[in-house]
Amino acid sequence: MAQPDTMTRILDTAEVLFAERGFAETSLRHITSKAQVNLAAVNYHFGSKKALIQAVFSRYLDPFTGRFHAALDALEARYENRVIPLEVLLENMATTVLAVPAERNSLKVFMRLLGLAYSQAQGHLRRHIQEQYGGVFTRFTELVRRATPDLPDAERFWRLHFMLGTVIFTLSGLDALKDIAEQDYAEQVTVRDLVRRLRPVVVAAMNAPLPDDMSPTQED
Amino acid sequence: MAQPDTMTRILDTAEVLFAERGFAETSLRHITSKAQVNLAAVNYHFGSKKALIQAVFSRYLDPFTGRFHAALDALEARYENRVIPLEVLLENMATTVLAVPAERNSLKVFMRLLGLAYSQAQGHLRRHIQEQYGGVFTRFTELVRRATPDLPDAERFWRLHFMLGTVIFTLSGLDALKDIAEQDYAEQVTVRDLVRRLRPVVVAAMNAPLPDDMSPTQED
DNA sequence: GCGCTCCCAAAACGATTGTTTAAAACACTT
DNA sequence: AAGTGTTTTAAACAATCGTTTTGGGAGCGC
Repeated sequence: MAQPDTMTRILDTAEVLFAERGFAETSLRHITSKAQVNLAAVNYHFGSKKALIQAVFSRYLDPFTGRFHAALDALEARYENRVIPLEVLLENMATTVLAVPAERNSLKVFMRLLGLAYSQAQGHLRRHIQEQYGGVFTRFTELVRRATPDLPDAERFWRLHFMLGTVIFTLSGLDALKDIAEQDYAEQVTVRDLVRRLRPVVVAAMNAPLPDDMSPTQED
Repeated sequence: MAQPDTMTRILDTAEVLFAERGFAETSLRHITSKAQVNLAAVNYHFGSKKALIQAVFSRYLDPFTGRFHAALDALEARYENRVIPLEVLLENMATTVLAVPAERNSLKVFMRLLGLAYSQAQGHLRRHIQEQYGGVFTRFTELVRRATPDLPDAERFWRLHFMLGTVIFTLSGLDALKDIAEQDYAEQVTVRDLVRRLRPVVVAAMNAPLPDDMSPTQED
């Protein structure tokens, strides 16, 4: 079995280590030694550590945006000008997210990286992601807007981010949560199992009644 | 105006920098220079950087657990042996969380630190938090269990963590989200406003219908 | 005075970090 | 087979990291 490309070996190793330990906590020496390439290979092929981080993300997000745009195209074609139901939109997004890393069986890594992109400051990363992949998200949220016409714009904005937090937080902290869950409930937890559990929760959250008017923190 | 204690100055500065940049990305030199104390002061007063991190968390979590236990005591006394409704439990938790950092007006920092505790690997931190403050959470979840008797144990466990993700993600990324929200909707966003929006969402999520059976997609 | 404890300050320590250099090895065309 | 451009290698670089050492001074009891 022939060894993969040097760049590929670096990317494969880097994404795993980044997902496990974060960016700053993962040294180039750790990556290169585990990938069995020379230390200088990272700077030679990618230019810098920052560029390597962005390359790791691009390898996930480029196929994702492609597939997601295609999926939304197909949906809009199927529904013509009718409103696409919220459940269908969410289902399609979930399917697309799940499809991307299926090739390398690394959904956990993908989610963990997304979580890191939010939690670790890394200004350059957030900028890179926003500029590169913001378009498909605004397209998605516009479709969600038409699917939930009764929701005020601000309310929908916040609820979408609530749910984004739910998904990213859960799937990115998966290992820690898995440990607790399997320790408490002696139950094997798979990612697909979690996605199944997430669906009704997200739908119910988006369709929740509007909040009451502000009230001083009342007991009772 | 008298300067605060050296230890207090270190803690005040460290918690802000940790929240902004993460643990590994924040050097002791950055902390000590901004706090206007000597570099060696951290190792002298706290012993190590790890211990400083834990001290930052303890300063938030110790008052929190105290108040939360007290609040649950009061609730159990008021409701005697009757079941405490889910809304009341959530409302009490929110109130307690909001009360802790009110003294320093640093809810954002508190939430961001909680998010980091989950996302950054930092094995020692998770262990420390689990061992030190796990008790009050198991007490809370037991009350939630009685408030949601129809929910399977595993389902409730996951939904609680879903909602934890919602809250921590939203409130810890608050600054970035606020910018987007106020830019798109020209609306002033306050923490209390967000908590008001969160309540119906969280309640609806916890009361969502149970998920369907696993669909026959392939496994990992 | 002395001894003792506590706190602070400057400097140095050894280790590790990302990056660069310069030469060797390779692949491929002519 | 020679030459050319690309890739790999080992070594060194400068910077930064957490930590330790050393010594000095402030306060207090005796």
